[in-house]
Amino acid sequence: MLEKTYRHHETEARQYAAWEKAGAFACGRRPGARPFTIVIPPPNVTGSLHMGHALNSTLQDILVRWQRMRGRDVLWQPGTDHAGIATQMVVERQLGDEGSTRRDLGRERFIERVWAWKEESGGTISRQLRRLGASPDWSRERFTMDDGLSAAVRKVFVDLYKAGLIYRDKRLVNWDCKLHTAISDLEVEQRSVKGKMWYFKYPLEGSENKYITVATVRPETMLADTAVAVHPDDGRYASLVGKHCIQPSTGRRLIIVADAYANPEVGSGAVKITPAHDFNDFEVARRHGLELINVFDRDARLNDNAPEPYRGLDRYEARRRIVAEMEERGLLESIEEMEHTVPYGDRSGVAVEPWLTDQWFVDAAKLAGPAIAAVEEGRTRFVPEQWANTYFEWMRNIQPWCVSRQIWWGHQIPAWYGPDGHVFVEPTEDEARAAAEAHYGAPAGLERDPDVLDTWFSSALWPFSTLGWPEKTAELERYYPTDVLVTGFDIIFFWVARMMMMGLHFMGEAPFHTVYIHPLVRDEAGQKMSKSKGNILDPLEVIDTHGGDALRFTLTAMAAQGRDVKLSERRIEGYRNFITKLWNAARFCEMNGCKPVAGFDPKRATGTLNRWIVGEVARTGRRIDEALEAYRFNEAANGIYQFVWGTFCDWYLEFSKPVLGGPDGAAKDEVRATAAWTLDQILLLLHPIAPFVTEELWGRLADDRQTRLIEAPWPTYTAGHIHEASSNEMNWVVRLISEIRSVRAELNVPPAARVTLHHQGLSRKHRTWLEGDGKRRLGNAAQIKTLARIERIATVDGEPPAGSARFVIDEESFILPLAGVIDVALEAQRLARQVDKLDGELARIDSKLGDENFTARAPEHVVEAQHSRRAEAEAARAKLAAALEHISGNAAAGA
RNA sequence: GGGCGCGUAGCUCAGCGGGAGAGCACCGUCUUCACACGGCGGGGGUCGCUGGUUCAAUCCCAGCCGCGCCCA
Repeated sequence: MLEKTYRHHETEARQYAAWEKAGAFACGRRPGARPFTIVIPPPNVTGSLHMGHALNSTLQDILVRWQRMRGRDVLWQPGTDHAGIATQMVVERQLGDEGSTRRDLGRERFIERVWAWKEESGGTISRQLRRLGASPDWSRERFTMDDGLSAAVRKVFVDLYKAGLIYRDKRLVNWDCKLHTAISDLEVEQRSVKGKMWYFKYPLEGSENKYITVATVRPETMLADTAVAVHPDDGRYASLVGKHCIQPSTGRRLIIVADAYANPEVGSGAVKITPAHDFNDFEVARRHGLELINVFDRDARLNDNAPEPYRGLDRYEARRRIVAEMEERGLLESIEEMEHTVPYGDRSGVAVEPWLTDQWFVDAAKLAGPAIAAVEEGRTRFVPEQWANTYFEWMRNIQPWCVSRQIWWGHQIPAWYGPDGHVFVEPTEDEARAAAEAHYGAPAGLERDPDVLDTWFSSALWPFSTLGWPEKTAELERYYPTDVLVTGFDIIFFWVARMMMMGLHFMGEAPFHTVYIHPLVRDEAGQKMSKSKGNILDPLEVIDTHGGDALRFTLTAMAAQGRDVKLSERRIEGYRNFITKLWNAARFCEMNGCKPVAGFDPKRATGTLNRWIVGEVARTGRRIDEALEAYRFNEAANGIYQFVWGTFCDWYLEFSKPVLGGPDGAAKDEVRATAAWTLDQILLLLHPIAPFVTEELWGRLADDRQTRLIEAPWPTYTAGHIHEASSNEMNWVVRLISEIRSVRAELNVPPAARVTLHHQGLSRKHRTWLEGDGKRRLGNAAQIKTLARIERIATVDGEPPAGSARFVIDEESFILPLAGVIDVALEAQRLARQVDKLDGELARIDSKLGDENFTARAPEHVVEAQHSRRAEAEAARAKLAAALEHISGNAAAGA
């Protein structure tokens, strides 16, 4: 016997353990089946589950469970990435607490320490995904630093290097001067800050008291100026082009060049050029052959290229002193308050410096070509498709990808330098030695490049490195390319783009045919959830209080395409209630002996009620399949919600009560079997979204299940499941009951009062629907009596008794004789309201039908529909108006 | 500045060429033997504004207003 309420805590833990123990998540158990593969976008190993992960994983799990039930050989590949900088920071912080540093330990012992941390704490997010009910093949869990994946990284690096697609270059990179490493453009966050624009006068060479005014937001970089640029069309400065001015603090001669980069509208129109500390200036310098002077060290302190008084100063202190110096010398013209953007490291939180260093770069533009083509040609498709624009936009303007990082945790670059600096790029040290010996004609001392690769470099290989590449494994053969990548739009650049580039280059085939971009999860006010704002809804807390199914259902129901998910506690409660509702419906079935019947064929049900619900199941099942096929997760969730609550609980189970409470017999048996079958279909169809409660009920409602629900076959329905005549009949009965309830409520009929229902001029068909045909067919009188609190149903001729209420369905009159029970004036008001409403509708229809353009041009069925609507409204209006007149007369007579 | 998207019931959001919907909230009512995390009934919207296309526009197109995000 089911308990009175569903206890998610105990159930979820138990069911999950049972699935894992049974190996239900494992791939390869259906060798003959078509594979279906999803790789998880690998979460950061330092991470813990947030709502974004919860949504992302729920959607993947829905697809995976659905396809598994449909018979596909499913591989959902789990794992984490090693998050170079983030992980190193975590361990360095620990060392700091112990009063030590990574340099104290040395590289080797530090890396051992990181591994120890990973073994102990790196599994957090995997454990948390289990709480959510996620069903990836844990036996295949991978980590980007695993041996196999590391081998893949080395091979990719070497191959790309030898193909000329990776090279070493001295370029400006985003330098994080706290973490002391280069970072990629994508790890830089542009923040809008309040700052100042300083206008300085640079004396013109060879003329007393003549100046050119330059404007800057970064005075400290003035010490590295090597030119001043003006726009070629800017008449104000035309005569100065080619002349020189003097940088006051350094005394350096700066050439004045004409370059379209200078914007006449901004500042003074003349801009100082600092090629070693600004990306735009670097390009200007390249065009004009300017000198590059670097004045910062790795901490962004002034180095020996700066004038003596400034050396060793922090960049912000240097800024203050330079402004002061310029002011003292009378060269500070003015200061303007302004807002501008400053690049910050997303990990360190400090302003990033463009800094000139030697780094390794991937020629992303070359790799992007095939990746762009794959989407253009539809071999990979974005859902919703507008995200392809974002992808194209970024891919078509892609910059060289700086992949080297000056940290220790990560894949060390497989490059060795000979004594003369010659570089040997090989998968192993032995091969590098061999290459060096071949090159020098004798063994040579080699030194390995100390840098490691960007974490995303290894994540880019994830769809094939996890399958064993570069080995030619059976898994690689079977599961690549994968089917779908499910991710948020903020990650299109990180994962999608890079996986596409690497997958196409190394596998010759795009890594997935579909990229489903899901929304971002925000709080109820639409704010991005963040710790600092304190508006975080922790998925684990939500699971604790409301259950994993409630959280999953909420996220699914709200994951409409093209809109953010604004998550509120209230909404989660609502769906928690839905889970409880289902539990109680199952409890009702159990209490009434509705157990699955072996061999029961729903298509052969004979009772109208049963035929009807079978058809409703079939419609719901199709709706869910269509929704999931189109990645419209919210429609799938709403479809099953409406069916379970609005159809099965509200109507079918209520209709079944008179039968289940009545005498035993064939009719009762069929209701029991159909109710049990329907409940089973609900469990099947709901399982991908709410796996825990459905699996629990599946096990509890029958003793002889062939399989667990997770492995049960997904239901398919045919036209044979839908019985139109029964649908029409039950829809009519539902309308009749609703109308009676509505009239009763509006007229304040006491809920407990049982009244008579009279009908007038009922067609033979409807009469049969009410009373049956006296032989084989049953009518619905029992249901109507129970659900609408009706004592007796009878026909009436002529005028109904005084004090009656009247309503109309399909042009047929029903009368509730309520003399002494109702307030006649109230009924008159109600009727008047109804008549008014119908008058409005008639007016609208008449204006349409009176329009020749409409009748001539609209399709025939549309015009026809208006005619029948009009006839119906007209008939109902006539009957209600007559009733109104009658009751008003009585009221007047009575008064 | 470029791109994408959003403005529909008090709130959160579906719908997207021919009768305005859901959940929550609200009001009334019911402790009826599955469920008060419930039942039944109800109120509430010139579908941002202005034009255009169409027999017909919440839905398609253009412009405007407001908001959000991404990229410069």
